Amino acid sequence: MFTIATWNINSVRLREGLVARLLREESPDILCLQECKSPVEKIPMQAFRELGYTHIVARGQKGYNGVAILSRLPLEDAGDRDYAGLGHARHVAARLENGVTIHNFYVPAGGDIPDREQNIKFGQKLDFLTEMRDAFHADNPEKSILVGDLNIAPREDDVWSHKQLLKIVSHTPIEVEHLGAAQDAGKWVDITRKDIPEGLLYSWWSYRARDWDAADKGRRLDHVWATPDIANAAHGSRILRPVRGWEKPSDHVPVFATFDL
DNA sequence: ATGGTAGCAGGGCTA
Repeated sequence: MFTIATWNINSVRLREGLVARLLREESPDILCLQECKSPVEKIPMQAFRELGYTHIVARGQKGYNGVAILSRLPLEDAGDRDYAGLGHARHVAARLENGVTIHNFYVPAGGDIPDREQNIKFGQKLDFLTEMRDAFHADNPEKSILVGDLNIAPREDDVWSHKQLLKIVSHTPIEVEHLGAAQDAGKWVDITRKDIPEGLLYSWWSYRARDWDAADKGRRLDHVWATPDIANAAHGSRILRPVRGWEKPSDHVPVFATFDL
């Protein structure tokens, strides 16, 4: 049995202390980070190693993007892919000794205007998702877990107002359609919603709100998926809302799941 | 309708 968590940390160097706190207080076996905003060699690995997370697989670049997998369980680097040819550090994979593959994704946010003619970044986001679809269609993933900041809240109850967000990037029908196509191509099961099928569920609250907690205008952008052969081993999903209230927080909170494997 | 905050880098870009 192991517990896996995903967290967009918005700078792993600035928030090294918050990562250490989560590792100490919740002790996931595996923690997948996004938006590390650091070259791999500048990730504060020693601090994480001292807490028992001695197996680290990461991809990074200066200032933007960046993904890392910190693990107490042995794992090997299983490569990365430059989806949509952006040259960004937005994906890395690792394999556990039991044969389970972990994919850690940071899907592009996509800018503000939901139109690829007016906004190149929106087109790149759709292209990234289309290449995910094609890759999963070709690979037929098995014994795999996919986590990360997918930057899309697909369901009506994944946002504070479905109606008010229909034209807001992260919840537009075309994005939801593209994400669904990628999910279907890999037969991925949404583990968080398998465990918590009903009700509002958010993993992100904007920094721009005066009072994020009172306004509660959240979105579920961070996801844990698994292939059908291991999906029934998953349970105990949690979204750690209180982490948004920690000092100098990320705008995202960790999402957890446990697998009996 | 607009602007609101944050990180990196040390000006604007990205979110």
